[in-house]
Amino acid sequence: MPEAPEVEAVVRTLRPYIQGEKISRVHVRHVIAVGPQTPGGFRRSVEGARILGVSRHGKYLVMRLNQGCLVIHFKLSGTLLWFDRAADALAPRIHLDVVLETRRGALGYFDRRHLGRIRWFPRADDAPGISRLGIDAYSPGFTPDSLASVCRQSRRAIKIMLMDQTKIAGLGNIYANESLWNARIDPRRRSYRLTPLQIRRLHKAVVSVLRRALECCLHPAPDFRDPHWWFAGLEGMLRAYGREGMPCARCGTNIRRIEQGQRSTFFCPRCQRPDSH
DNA sequence: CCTGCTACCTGATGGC
DNA sequence: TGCCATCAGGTAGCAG
Repeated sequence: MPEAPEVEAVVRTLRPYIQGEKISRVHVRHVIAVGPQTPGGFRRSVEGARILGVSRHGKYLVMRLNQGCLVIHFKLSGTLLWFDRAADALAPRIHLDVVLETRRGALGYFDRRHLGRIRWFPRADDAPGISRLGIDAYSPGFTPDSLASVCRQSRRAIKIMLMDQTKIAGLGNIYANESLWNARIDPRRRSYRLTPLQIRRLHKAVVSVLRRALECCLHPAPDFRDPHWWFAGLEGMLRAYGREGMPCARCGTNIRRIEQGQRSTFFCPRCQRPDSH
């Protein structure tokens, strides 16, 4: 569940299922999901703990326990499922990587690609990545000034910088592309070369794109009871991502795809130019 | 410190 | 049909 809007929607939807509940039993069905911690160590840390709160740090989901923290990173394909009866989560035909039982039911974690992780740490900041996160794109601290500050520090292409979680936390490939399209900025532009006007436009675009994305992710909200649930309807708001060869919604020029940092970048070669505004 | 690159996994898709 | 290449919403860890 890739970027911050998706994780935020999962956090909000998950809270009523598990907040305040005690994790009575833990089942690790696939060792890689908790790696490099061992299943035994994971189980000993988590079993019997009470979930005090659920929050999001960048793209990390954090469950604060009465003892330590459960930290989930979904990477590209991790997901959560809910079972009203724990026995259903443990049925042989259900492929889950980790199952957390509570009095009310069972929470299942699954990642078919096994890039994601669900791990226990004494504190959230002990999870690699979390302590180094930059300012969260959803936080009030994300302002035109803070964006200007991180832009000044980097000579990399602005698209790459936007995806750097140590600079700004929460944006991934989709919403970095969309933000730059909205702000009419060339993704290859070096960060420190953005003008104050471009910075203001980019800040506004990021805030707007993330707000709309969260709305999409919450309507409808994730249905953890549906084993095949996934975010739907996001495509409707996309103007650049995945639209190679399709006309730009502003000017009709075909959207182009290039490679930056081994990832695809989509942009309009006509309206996303340094001198186009 | 900054930057770029690769490894980590699995499945879907398209060309031949 | 089978096989191969390419692509996928991400990050950790390493080298320069």
